Formats: sequence, structure tokens, C-alpha cells
Amino acid sequence: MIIVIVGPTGVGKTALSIELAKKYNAIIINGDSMQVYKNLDIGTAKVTEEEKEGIPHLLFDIVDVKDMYTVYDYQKDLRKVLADNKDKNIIIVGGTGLYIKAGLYDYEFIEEDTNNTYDELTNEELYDMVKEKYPNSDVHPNNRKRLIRLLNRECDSNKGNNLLYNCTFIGLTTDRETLYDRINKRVDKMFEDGLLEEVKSLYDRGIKSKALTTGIGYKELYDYFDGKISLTEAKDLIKQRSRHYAKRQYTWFNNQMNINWFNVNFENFKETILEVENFIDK
RNA sequence: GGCUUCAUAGCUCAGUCGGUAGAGCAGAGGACUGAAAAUCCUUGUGUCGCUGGUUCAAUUCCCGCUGAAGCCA
Repeated sequence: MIIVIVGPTGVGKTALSIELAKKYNAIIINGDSMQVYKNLDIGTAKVTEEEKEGIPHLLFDIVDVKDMYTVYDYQKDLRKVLADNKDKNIIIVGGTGLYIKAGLYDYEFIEEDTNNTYDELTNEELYDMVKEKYPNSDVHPNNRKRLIRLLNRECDSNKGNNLLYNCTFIGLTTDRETLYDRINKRVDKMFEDGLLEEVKSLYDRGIKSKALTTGIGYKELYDYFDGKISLTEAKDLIKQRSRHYAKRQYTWFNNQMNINWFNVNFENFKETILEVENFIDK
């Protein structure tokens, strides 16, 4: 049995995963692009050892912060873990839609040359080249990153909509106002728990990898340590970007995957757990 | 008390030499196949503070009122 728990940041996915793992004697696999990194704990709201309650957690803390890790790596890692644990009940939890979809659906990554950055070409020129190579592509001319990616690829794959595994998709949700309020409060809590110290120690080591320049909570505090923004500005930015991120997660889960949504009861979380369990048992 | 300036979208503010208005941010929706916590797209009607006057026509000009900021006493 494979249960997949998704939803926006801050809805309580981790808490649900632990409860379900206990009930079904399952192992938990990370489905989050940032929690794969070591030393990014508070800012990624990673499960603590205490919270794990002895349940095996896989694909957490598997990459050094300095290293590059992509969907491609995740797809391979996830499939290997699934193959190695065929006889076990599995719970995949995370908020990175692309990672989860690429791992569980028939996504196909094709050889590409990642060194060519086309620095000398304008967006328009890149767009024209893409149009010539892939007439059916509908990438926007301003999306330079994706234009370059398409040009570096041998061919355009259209696979990716067939599930390779038998799994149940559970989505946790709540109304927007409650979610945004929870996100704001959680950021405050991260600071209380020592986010500043966590980031400072990485900053002091001079690490400037992808994880730290793109991760919410990390890039903002790097700007603060660089003296570019104030601490208050950094904090507000972290909240704002987390809200934007949650919105994008909804767009993905609502349109890219078939999710069974459950409205979380924050006053009585046990009720939510029961509701999900009843659904799974059916 | 006197003088000056300001009052326009949820917020910060443009603007209309008189023909009922537009940016950024916030908010909302969407795309997504090797950086995805990334990257990118779409979306702005609001008694233009209130009352009266001039005018074919006022958010724009004028009188008054209210509120805010500053200066002088």
C-alpha cells in the first residue's frame, strides 16, 4: 500500500504522516525538495527525531547543502526506495508536486547538455529557436529558464500522465485565511526555534549553493546577513513568499494530480485523522 | 489662533491644462518533464474625503466643512 500525503505548506502533513504510519505500521518517505538536504531543519519545518516516534524516515537528510540535487535524482532515489520496500506499507509526504509526480508517474528525463546557458542570446532569439525546434511548445518568451532547458534537450517528451504505482492520494487543505494565518505564525515560531542561528552557521561557512539561494527562509536571511535588508523585512518576505508558494502548490495539486482533499480540523485533529483513515480503509 | 500642504483601488502613490481615472505592492486565477521553496503568464469600477457653487459637463476650478501633516505665534 502506498499513501501519498500532499497539500500546501503548513497544513499539518507531517503530523498526519506520523499518525498514519503508526496505524498502518508504515515507513515514511520524504516528498519535499528541500528536506532532502542536511542541516536545513528549522527553515524547512523538517520532522524532529522526537516527532518521528521511531518510525523509519527515508530520503530525508540525504544530500549535503553544498551539493546539487534535482527532480532527476529524486525520481531515481524514490523508485529505488519503493523497489527496496515492496513488502512494506509506505507513506510519501511532501509539498513538491513535481518531485512526487515525476517519481510516481511515467515521467521521462532525456539526456541534455546542462552547460549551455546561451548568455549571449535575448529571450526573443531563444524563443524563436525553441519554436523552430518544437513548434508545439507553448512556453512563454519571458520564461528564459525553461526556454534554455528545452534547447538543451534532445527531444520533447510528452509522457508523464500515467501512474506507475498503485497509490492513494490524500490532500490536506483549509480555507485561505486560516492557512495564511498559520503560515505567518509558523514563521514567527521558526525564529523562536533558532532559524537565525541555523542560517548564520551556514552563512559563516561561506556556503552559497542552490538550496540556500532558492530556499524560502534561507535566501532572505542571507540577504539580511549581507546587509541588503533589515531583519524585519526579511521576516516579512519569508512570510509573503511562503504564502505565494502555498498558492502555487494548490495550482499544481488541483490541476496536475488527482487528489482526494480533506479539510483539516485544527481544533480536533484526531477527527481529521479518523476521516482519512476511514477513506483509506474503504 | 493664523498660514501652508495633503485627502484618488485593501496599502503606497501617479494623473486628469474640466469630458467620471492608472502604476507598484497586496489579493485572485493559471502554466509547469534535470534550480520546482524555482521560473513564468493573466487579472485593477474605485460614492477620486463631505457639502454647496461656476459650467453643457467637476475627481479636476471656487466657497465652506471634516480629518492628517508641517510652519508661525
